Amino acid sequence: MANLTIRDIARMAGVSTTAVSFVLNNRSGVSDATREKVQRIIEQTGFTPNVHTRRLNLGKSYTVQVVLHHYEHSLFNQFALETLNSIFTVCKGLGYSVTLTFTDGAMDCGQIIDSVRNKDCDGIILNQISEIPIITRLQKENVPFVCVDSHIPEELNVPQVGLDYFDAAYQATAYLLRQGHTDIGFIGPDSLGTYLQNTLGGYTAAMKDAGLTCNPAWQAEVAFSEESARECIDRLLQLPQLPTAFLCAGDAFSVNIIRHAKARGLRIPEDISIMSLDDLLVSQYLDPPLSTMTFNKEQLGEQAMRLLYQIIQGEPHEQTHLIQTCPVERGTVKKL
Amino acid sequence: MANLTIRDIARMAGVSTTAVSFVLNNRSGVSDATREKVQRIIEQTGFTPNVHTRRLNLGKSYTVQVVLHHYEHSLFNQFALETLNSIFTVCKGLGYSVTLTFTDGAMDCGQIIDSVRNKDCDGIILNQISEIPIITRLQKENVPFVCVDSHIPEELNVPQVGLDYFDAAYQATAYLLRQGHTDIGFIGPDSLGTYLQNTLGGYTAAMKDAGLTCNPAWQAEVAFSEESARECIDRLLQLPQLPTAFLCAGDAFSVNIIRHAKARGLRIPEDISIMSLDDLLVSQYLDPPLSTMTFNKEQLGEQAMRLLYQIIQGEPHEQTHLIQTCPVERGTVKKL
DNA sequence: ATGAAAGCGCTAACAG
DNA sequence: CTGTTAGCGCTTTCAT
Repeated sequence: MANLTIRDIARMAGVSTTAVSFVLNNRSGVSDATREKVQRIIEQTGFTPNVHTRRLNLGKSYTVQVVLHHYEHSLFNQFALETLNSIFTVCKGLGYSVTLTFTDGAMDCGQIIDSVRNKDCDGIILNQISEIPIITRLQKENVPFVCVDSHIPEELNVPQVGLDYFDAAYQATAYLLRQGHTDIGFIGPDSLGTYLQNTLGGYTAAMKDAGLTCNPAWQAEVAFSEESARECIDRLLQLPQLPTAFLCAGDAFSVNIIRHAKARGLRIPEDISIMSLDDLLVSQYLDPPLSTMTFNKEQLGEQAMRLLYQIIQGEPHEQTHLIQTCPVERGTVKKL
Repeated sequence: MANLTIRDIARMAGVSTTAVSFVLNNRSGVSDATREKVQRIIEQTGFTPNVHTRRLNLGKSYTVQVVLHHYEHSLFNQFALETLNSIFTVCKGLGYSVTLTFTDGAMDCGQIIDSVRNKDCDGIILNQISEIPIITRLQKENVPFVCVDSHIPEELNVPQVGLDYFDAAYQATAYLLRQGHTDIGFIGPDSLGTYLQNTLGGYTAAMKDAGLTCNPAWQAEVAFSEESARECIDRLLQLPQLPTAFLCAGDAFSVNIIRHAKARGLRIPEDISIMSLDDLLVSQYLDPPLSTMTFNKEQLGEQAMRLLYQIIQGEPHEQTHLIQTCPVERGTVKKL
């Protein structure tokens, strides 16, 4: 079972390597008799052509590299596995392989560019990576890439797929309104400008469309930490009056907000309702289970890979792909 | 910025391709003057050697393939991301790449064998894949592979790394005993023989060592489903007497068990204590947060990759690597 | 220390 | 339809 080559097969079948190559690549130009003869030998020997040779000849790797932002606390890369899985599924259909890379955020952009230059991959998918300098550098270097869940401003004209957070926030607010809430606060991120802008924008628009005004005292911006959630709750509790509900811009915030609200004696949803966005895996296991905006998790990776493929092929494509969300009613919103 | 080759660099530096190759591979046999000249050109041009050529010449891909079992419900692949990340970290140090593949369990073993044959990868890491026929086939075909978290019987003499479930169950039971519990039940899996055997074995041994007997009526075997958890709880509730605590063989079971116990009016830990194994991501977000056996999540991938590397290099190695766990006290065990 | 040249295994242009 | 042959870009042997 030494390593067979196309020459061995050719010799065994009594034909030229060209014939074998044509059979392997399912191309015309070989008589049926020859084709069958070759096929039989291939099956018998279990021969598989060396992939590196093929990639070298064709000048393509048929590989995409996925770069995952690795968070210390894995609550924040909940979609990563689903995204990887759907990227893989699309790749499989396209004859591509998936290679994986992690970064802590301070990523080495040069390595990515190199891996495209030296043909290690044909394109890149960046998951949850929001460093604008990196993105613009890749853009300048003409590297085929797509951003997923990255909150890049649309003006930068970067190929990206992500949730439609404006619409999600609008819908979530509308849901709270339908449940009879009119005093609605907003808890959003203290960073990621685009994310805040979209979610706050959707919330504000929904309130306005309902003829309601937003109370600035009921708006808070928090970090991805328990500490920050605790401070937020304590600050809110000092207000003369609380809203009946909060729209929370992400489940990763809600998890901590709810935990600390409960710790401070607030009952959810009796004292305060929470409507959220994202539908992380943990959300359904909270007590009460979190009402939030969910979406088809397969879409992130699927659309990203399809988009990247269009870019690699030089086909026309839309730069921004927004995925739609819809509310799941669980246990954190009380009907008034 | 057309694609440069080693010849271009050689020409620009006025030397042979051999010299460039030696410089690239940091080998002796080149004068300092030549070396510096070449290095300067490489830096100026940003040249990176084509990886496929190198892999073709050397007959190695410097790549490992990770096969992930994709569960419909992602609660069950909680360690996957951590494992991938630590595999990546080790690979990076070794100069290896990581490619990713998913399977629904009914996996195509032929493809894996092919990918080793056609040099697409030098070895395989199987994550949470327990199909014995597949494993033994790979063994026969002499494919370099390692199983992670797979519950393969040790007798099969398969290279694997996983948690020391016997010890984990023993320690968990010992912890319950220290908290004053003596009436302790056991909830384990209804499949995966080795897993049941180990966890039940550890529990039984700990009870025995404490001079206690196990009540068979307090032992239940459940599937990974809510339905199964509900049935289990309802069955237990019909007993004349419940134990004061249960050892649960995995957090994935505990999540559902606790949810349905609460739904049936059991207070945790007041009415019943739960001690578990695994420490999934969700476990800390349950209410009450789950007391369980935790471990260093980086070890699974790290040890798996190190083991695979030894196998690829033909170095001597241990077949079975067991990772130790330790208890985390959270909120589901009451001190009696 | 240096360079010419022979591969690595396959694809594809070309001539028959 | 078939086989010969020249690459793909790099490593490495072997003279020099």
